[in-house]
Amino acid sequence: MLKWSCMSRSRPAIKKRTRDPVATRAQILDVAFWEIYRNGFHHVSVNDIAEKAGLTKGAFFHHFPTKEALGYALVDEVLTRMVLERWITPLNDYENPLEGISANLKKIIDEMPEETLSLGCPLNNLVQEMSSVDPIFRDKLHGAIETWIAGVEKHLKRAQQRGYLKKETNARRLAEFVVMNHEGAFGMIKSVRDRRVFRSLHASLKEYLSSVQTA
Amino acid sequence: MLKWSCMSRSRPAIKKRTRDPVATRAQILDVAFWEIYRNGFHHVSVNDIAEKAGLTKGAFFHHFPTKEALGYALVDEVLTRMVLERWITPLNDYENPLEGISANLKKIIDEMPEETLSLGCPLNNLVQEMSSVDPIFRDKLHGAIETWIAGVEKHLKRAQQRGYLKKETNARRLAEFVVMNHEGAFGMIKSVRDRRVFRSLHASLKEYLSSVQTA
DNA sequence: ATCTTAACATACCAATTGGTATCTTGTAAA
DNA sequence: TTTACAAGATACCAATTGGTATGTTAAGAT
Repeated sequence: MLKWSCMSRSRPAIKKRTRDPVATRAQILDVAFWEIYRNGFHHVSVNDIAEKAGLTKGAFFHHFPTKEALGYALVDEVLTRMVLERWITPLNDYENPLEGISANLKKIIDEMPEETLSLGCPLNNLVQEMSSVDPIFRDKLHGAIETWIAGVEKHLKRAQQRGYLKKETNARRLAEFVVMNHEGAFGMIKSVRDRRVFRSLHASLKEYLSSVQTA
Repeated sequence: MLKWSCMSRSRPAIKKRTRDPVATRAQILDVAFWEIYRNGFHHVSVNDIAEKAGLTKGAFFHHFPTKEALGYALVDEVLTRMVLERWITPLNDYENPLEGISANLKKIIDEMPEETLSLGCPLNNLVQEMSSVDPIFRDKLHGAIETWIAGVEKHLKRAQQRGYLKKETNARRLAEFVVMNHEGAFGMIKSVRDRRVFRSLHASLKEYLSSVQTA
């Protein structure tokens, strides 16, 4: 199973305790993440989550007042951090952020197993399913997207300072475009299910990025 | 309410008939389209659809054997045609297809009412919700996407023949990129809900298209 | 050692779901 | 005018849903 490093699934557990509310909550979020990632929010029942987390429904509702509350926590605590870890933090390793964006995307594509590939992007999935149906979900998901865009923008400005990106380029606009490309690519792969299309989209984005790069 | 011209909603009805199975079926598909567009497939019950179509559940199941069958018919009969009408056919009116792609997208964005804007793209919504959950849905949705890509590719080749697009550009790859940009933009707007972002994404795509255009 | 509280389990509930069995009735063909 | 069948209505069903009320027990504080 793919590791999303930001998830502290079943932490080392120095002492084996029969009751560990912090670990239990994390476990619920972990199970919920995968179930919802695979099947969508509505397709997953509280029973499913509780069962696969080795708990009863009563325990679940002790940690989360409603099913929606779990979804909100998932966005706030898991997805937002995941965005940072997958798409923003790695850019620090690149002297040239434009190259970093392209290389990081390629790396993710190449390393992602076939099954996970066809599941798309956890964040985008939730956006499409929940945004127009629940305003609280939308706000929180919007927050995660905004974090993503802002993070990219920050690195694009760094690129401008270091002379990799044309000064006249609107960093915010480009950041929006980059994020949209990521989500669009992951969205399309869900129906197409062909890694080549993913590479094709990556190539196009790379080409675009080099067109705004300083000669 | 926005008109999706491909939908034959409540046709002229020369003679007022109390029973008109063709119209009834179309009515069901029409209602189902909007309900599913607004709320997602799982969020809509057969009861909802039947009721809003002025029918009983029994009547619904007379026309469609299962709820899934309705969804399949929706993709095959409604969404695929919609894609052609909205994104492919209009390109015929443009001497330069590259300009057509950009102008058509802009036109759609400008004409789309605020409410509909935040609902995203009907096809993309369904892709994200159903593709990884139901293989038949995925195949049919994939078919619709493929129709879209192939349509754009055809026009891009026309652009190459007429000298608007560089000969060395891979038309298929560019078509995939264009479609992905459309779906990505509509997907992102669902959470962001800001027409400016839409215009920003459109501007970026336009810029990209002009970068592959012959001087 | 006891007490208290939170962590979890058990057992239930009303509402909703997709689906079916069975009925009435409109309508086109004969 | 009759007839045959499809179009649609009515009434029901088992399964599942999110959620609750109430029980039990582990474990840190005193």
